Amino acid sequence: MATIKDVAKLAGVAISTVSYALNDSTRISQATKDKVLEAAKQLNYRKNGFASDLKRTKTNTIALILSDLAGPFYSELTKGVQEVSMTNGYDLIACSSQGGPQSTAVKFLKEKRVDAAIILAHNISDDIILQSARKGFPIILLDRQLENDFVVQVEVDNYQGGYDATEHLIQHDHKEIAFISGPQNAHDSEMRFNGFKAALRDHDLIHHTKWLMQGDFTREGGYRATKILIAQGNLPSGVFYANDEMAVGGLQAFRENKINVPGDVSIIGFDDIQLAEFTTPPLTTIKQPKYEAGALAMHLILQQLSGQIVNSYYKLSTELIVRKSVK
Amino acid sequence: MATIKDVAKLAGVAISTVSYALNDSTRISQATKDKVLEAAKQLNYRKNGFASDLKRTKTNTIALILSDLAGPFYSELTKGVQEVSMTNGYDLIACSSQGGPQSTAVKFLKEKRVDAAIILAHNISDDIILQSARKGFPIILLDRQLENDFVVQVEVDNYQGGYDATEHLIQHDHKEIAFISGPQNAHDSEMRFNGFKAALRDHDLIHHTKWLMQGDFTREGGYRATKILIAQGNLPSGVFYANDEMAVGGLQAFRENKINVPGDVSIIGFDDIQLAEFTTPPLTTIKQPKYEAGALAMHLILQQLSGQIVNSYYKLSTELIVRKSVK
DNA sequence: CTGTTAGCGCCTTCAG
DNA sequence: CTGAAGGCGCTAACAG
Repeated sequence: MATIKDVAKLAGVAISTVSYALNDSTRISQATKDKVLEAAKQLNYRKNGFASDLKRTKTNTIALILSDLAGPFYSELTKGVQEVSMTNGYDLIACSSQGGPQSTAVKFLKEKRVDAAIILAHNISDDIILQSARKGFPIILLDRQLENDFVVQVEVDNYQGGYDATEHLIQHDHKEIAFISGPQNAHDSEMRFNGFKAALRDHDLIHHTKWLMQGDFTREGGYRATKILIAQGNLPSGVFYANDEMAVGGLQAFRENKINVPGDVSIIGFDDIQLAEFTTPPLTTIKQPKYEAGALAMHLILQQLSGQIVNSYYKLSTELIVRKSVK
Repeated sequence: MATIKDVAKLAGVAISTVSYALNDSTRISQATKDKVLEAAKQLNYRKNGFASDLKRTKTNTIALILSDLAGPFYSELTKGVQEVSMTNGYDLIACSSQGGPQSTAVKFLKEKRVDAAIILAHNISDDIILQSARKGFPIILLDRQLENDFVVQVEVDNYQGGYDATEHLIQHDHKEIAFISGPQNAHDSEMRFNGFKAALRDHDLIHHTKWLMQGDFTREGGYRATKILIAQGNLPSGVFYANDEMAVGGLQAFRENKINVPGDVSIIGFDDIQLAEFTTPPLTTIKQPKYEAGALAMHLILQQLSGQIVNSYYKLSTELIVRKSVK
């Protein structure tokens, strides 16, 4: 691999001249530039990104940390992040936190490999984040609350969303409503549950614990929880799934038991994933402003990187998407 | 930001001792290690990843280059890549080639920022790849053919897949079959088309140019192409969409025109995306072994990185998934 | 077991 | 306009 030194030698100039020429400084004559460029091409010279980052002590790249690169859920969010970073000339890399403390994500967070990070990865512990938070290294948290001077949170209003979903069910005359939760400790699931309970309370309805099922945000989890619900006999008239994936699983469970949705039971989800409009029946759900969340996160990073102070908490609102799964 | 130097000073040892201690070398006594670790913690020391990469001249990370990080298509493939890289202790980052020559992907490819790359990004030109290909930098190409000593190709058998799809239609008594292609120059679309033509020929059927529509691999593209097909009057009895996304768009177009699938027209797609089993009717399609492709790509990289020679071309076979869109 | 030292490849003052 | 030189933070001989 040719280095800047080789180019200098071939072009017959000093190393610094090559550096200036390559970075298109005005202090170099066109003739010299041409000579240098020619030599560089001839040697198939590629600059070493690290060496230059090391010198400039900044990388111009932002990390988007996801719990699983293969997860289909993030595409809208990623788009928001991607577009803003691109138009501002920042590089973006995505990495996964699969593998816990050994994961690529943690490595990038801890070692000084990027200028900032956006985190949407429940499998990274608060601890790690706290350890990595430091002056001059903006971290945006999309999926949890965490008090620290150097992290800012962008949250979807899960509480209100949960409230709205539940109220929608109530307004359609459902009085007995089950809730299928996400995994334990999932902050967003909990907030949705709180909204659920509040809506029930405000309408003088009570919540039976037998209609609270633990899921895990996966399709299988929703399927399983629903099967249990069915096995219990005495179905509720409405079910609020803490996310759409689980609702899709639930739909399948109901279908297998010849229970008609929304004829026999109404269901509502959360997220508005792409699939939601294709299920049978199409899923009524709460839409998260994912693109906006991504774009906002990226904007906040840019502001911080340019030295501005930003608030430490932002809340985005949800929207009810009415389709056909509630009667 | 504290450096190794600061740690050394605080711990009262030499710089190299700190380095050894931090990398857990056996040559350092436990007592010294403890002292160093303590000092490091106190200063909230984080090693600078670049500096160390620069020194070792390797990064231990692989880039997965996608044309769009927000694309939903890659999840299976990514999973394959991710799992293999993780179990082998390599870091994986994904980056997008959106933005062409200025994109993050191109930067990573050209500058020496990763040890190897897997490319599935039609919007990166052959040129760039050729320029980046060099000894000691394995590149795996998933989406095109390109002759070079330093790149290896992993391809799905698009020809055979196209052949199988078409033959399936023919075996169900369809004689007039339309083909909706991908974007111009898309290598995979072209191969599928070749398979299509071959199947027709082998069954003594002829292919009318009026039943060849140009799409672009997007849902909208499929929708538009189908609308045109319908507007032409005189529908074919079968349509082969070069990918599932377009088939989903086509389904919508047919529905809007009250044309029943598969009653009035049979359709088949390619890819077997997640959505395919949820459409109405569920889509018959050709499944690509995406997970396998990803895992294979990663394995090939590992082999090359450890100095082994691998073949320069691998072909993976497809599978017909029969659902309900062909009668 | 620990310290000294010479770079990795690049950028950037500071003199010519 | 060009060249010499110092150093970014870290690793790995090599000496003690």
